[in-house]
Amino acid sequence: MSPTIKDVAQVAGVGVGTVSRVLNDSPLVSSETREHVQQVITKLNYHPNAMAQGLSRRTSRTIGVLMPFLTMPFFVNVLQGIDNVLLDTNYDLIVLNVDKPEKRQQYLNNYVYSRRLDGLIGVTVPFDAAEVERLQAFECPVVVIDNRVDEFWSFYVNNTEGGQLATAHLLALGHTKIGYLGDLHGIVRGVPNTPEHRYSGYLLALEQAGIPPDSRYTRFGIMSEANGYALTKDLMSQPDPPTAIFVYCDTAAVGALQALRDMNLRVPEDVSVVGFDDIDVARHINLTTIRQPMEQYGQHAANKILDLLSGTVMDSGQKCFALDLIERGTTGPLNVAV
Amino acid sequence: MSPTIKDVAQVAGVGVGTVSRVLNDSPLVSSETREHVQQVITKLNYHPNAMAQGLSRRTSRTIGVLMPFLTMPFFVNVLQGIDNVLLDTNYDLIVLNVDKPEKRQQYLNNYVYSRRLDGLIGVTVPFDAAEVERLQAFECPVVVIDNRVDEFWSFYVNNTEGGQLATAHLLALGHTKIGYLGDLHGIVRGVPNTPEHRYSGYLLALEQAGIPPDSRYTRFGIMSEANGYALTKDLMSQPDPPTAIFVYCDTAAVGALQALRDMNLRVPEDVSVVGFDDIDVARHINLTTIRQPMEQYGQHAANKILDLLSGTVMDSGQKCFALDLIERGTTGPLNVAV
DNA sequence: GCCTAAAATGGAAGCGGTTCCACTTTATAA
DNA sequence: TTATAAAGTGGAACCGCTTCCATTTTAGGC
Repeated sequence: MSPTIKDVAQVAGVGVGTVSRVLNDSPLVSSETREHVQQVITKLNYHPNAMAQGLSRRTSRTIGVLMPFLTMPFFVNVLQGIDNVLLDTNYDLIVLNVDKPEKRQQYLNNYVYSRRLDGLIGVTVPFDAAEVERLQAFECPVVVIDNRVDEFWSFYVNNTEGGQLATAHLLALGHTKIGYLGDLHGIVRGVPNTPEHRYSGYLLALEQAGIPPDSRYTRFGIMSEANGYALTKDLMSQPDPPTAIFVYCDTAAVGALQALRDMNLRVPEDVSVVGFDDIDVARHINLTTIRQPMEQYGQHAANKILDLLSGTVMDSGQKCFALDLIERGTTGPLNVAV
Repeated sequence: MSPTIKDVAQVAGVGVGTVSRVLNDSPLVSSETREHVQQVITKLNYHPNAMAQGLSRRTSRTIGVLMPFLTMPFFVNVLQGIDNVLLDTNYDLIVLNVDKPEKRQQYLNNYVYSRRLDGLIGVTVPFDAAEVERLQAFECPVVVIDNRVDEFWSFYVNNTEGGQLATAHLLALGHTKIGYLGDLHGIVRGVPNTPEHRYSGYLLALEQAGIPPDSRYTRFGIMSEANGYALTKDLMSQPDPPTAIFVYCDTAAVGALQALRDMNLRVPEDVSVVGFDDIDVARHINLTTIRQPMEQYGQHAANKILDLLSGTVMDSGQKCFALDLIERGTTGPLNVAV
C-alpha cells in the first residue's frame, strides 16, 4: 500500500522523528538531511496520512462552512471571500451544504464533532439554543454571516434598514403602489429571521410615508430566479397591479425582470424594480439594488476564525456592515401618464 | 476534552470492543448491553473521532468530487445526482472546487492522497497521463463525467452529435448565417476537449449543408452568463450579423438572450437561439436546447463508484448518454421578410 | 586539545479508534 | 445432567503520525 513515514525513514536511513520534522518544516534538521529526506519522499511518492496527522495533532486543520443554496451567487461570493483568506493558511475548507433541514441536523449534531472541525462558519443559517450550547461546550470557534447570534462573532447588515432604503427610494420616485417579493418567514424555512426584517423595513418605509400596506401587493416564496419569475407574473396579473417592486434578492429580481418583459411591461417606464445584494449580474442587467458586502463577509469571517484559533481574540462580537443603494436603470419616476 | 471510547467503556462498565461493536451495529452485542451503552453515549455526548476511525479502518469513507464552476447550474445538477445516491450510504461527500488550475494541481497531487479519499468523481475535468497513472497506482477508484478517460469509467455524451443536432435544427428552419458561441479550446483552459467537439459538430452540420464556415460568426470565451451577454453583443453588432446562434451552454444562452433583448432584437423573429444542457431556467425562459442528462450523470457516477468500492465491477468502461433536442420558443423559421 | 552549550537525531509513547483472539457465558441436543 | 456449539465480551495490537525526552554530534571559546 501507500508508503508510511516509517518507510521513508528506513529508506532515508534516518529516524521517523527526523522525517516528521522535515514534513513540518522544523528548523531542527540540517539542510543536507532535509534535502536527502525530501528526495526520498519524492522518490517514494509519499503523502502523509492526514487522518494520522489529525489524530496525533488532535486537530483536523479543517474549517467547515455551513450554507444553503450553493447555487446562488450570494453564497458563492461569500465562499470566495472565505476561500481567498484560507488559501494561504494550512487550513482546509469544507463546504457543508444544508439545502435540506435534515442535512443541517446531521452536520450540526454529528459531522462537526466527529470530524473534529477546528472552526465553523455559518452563512444565513440559524442556530438554536441547544446547538449553540453544544458548540460552545466543544470549544469550537464559530462565526456567523448574514445572521446574528450573540454568543458568536456575527457579520451582518441591518436588513430593516436595507428594506427601508429600497422602499424609500421607490417612494421618492413617486411610487405609492409598491410590491414586495420576499422570502417565507424565516422560522418556517429554517433560515433565521433576516427575511422578516427586510420585509419590516419595507413596511416601516410605507408607514413613514403614510401609506397603508396592501397585502395584495406582497408575495412570498423561496427566492430563486424561477420563483421570482412566477411570483412576479402572479403579482402583476391582478387588476390594479403595483407600479414598483422591491424584490428580496437580485437572483429573484432577475426572474422578476424576465417576467415583466414577457408580460410586455417596460422597466422602468411601467414598473420599477429594486433588488438586494448587488451580485455580478445586477450590473450587467443594470439593476437598481442594495449592495451588501458579500466577499467582505467571507474575508472577515475567515480572518476572525483564524484569530479565534490563535486565541488572540474574544469569542464573540458583532459587526454590522453598511448598506448602499446602487441606483441603476430599473427604477424610474412614477409614470403618471399611464 | 471530548470523551473517548475509553470513557464510554468505563462509564458503561464494558470493554472498548463492546462499545465499538455498538457503534458499528455489530450483531455480536446483546440487546441489553447495546441499549445501556447507547444511553451512556448519549449521556456523555460522545462522538467517535472520525480521524481515529479512518486511521484504524484504513479508509476515510469520503468521496471527492472535482469540479469547476460550482456556481453553474450544470454542475449543481450533477452534484445533486451524486449527493442523492451517497446520502444513504455511509460515505461522505466532499466537493473539491477547481476553478483555478493551481487548485486542481493541489487536489490531484496531494489532497486525494493525503486524505486517503476512497473515490474520486471528476466532472468536466481533464486528467493527464501522469495523474491517471498515479491514481491507478494508489488504487483510487475514479469516475469521470462529461469527459472521456479510457482508464476510468466515463459518463458523457457525444458532443459532436450534440453540436450537429443543434445546428441541423437551425439549418432545417432555413437559417444559413448561423453563429457559434463557445468555450475556448479545452487544452488552453485546462478543461478537456469537449468544447472543441461541440464546435466540430457545428462545423460538420454546416459542411453537410454545403455552407462554408464563416469565422465572423464565431466567438469564444468562458461560458458564463456575463460572457454570453458580452459575446452576443459583439457578435450581433457587426454588419450582416447571423440570424441564428448556437450557444455552448444554457447559462451563456441566458446572457445571450438578454443581450438580444437589450439590442431590441426579437427572438425568434429576428434571431433564433439554441442552448445546450436544458437546465431549469431553460424551461422558464422557453429556450430551445439540447438536453443532457445532468442528474443522471451524477447518479450513475456515484453508483459506479460504490460498485468499484465493493469490488464487484471492472475499473473502467464507457457510457455515452443520448441527447435530445428540446424544441421551445427561441427558435423559429428564418424570417425572409427582414 | 578540551569543556560546554547548542544543534541534530533516534525512538518510545500516545492520539482514539477497529479488529482479532482468547475467554466466559448461554443455549441446544443427546 | 453433560458435552458442544454459538453468542457475548474484554483487551491487546495496530493504524501512521507528532512530540517529547534522551542521546549523539557539532561548534565555539579558552
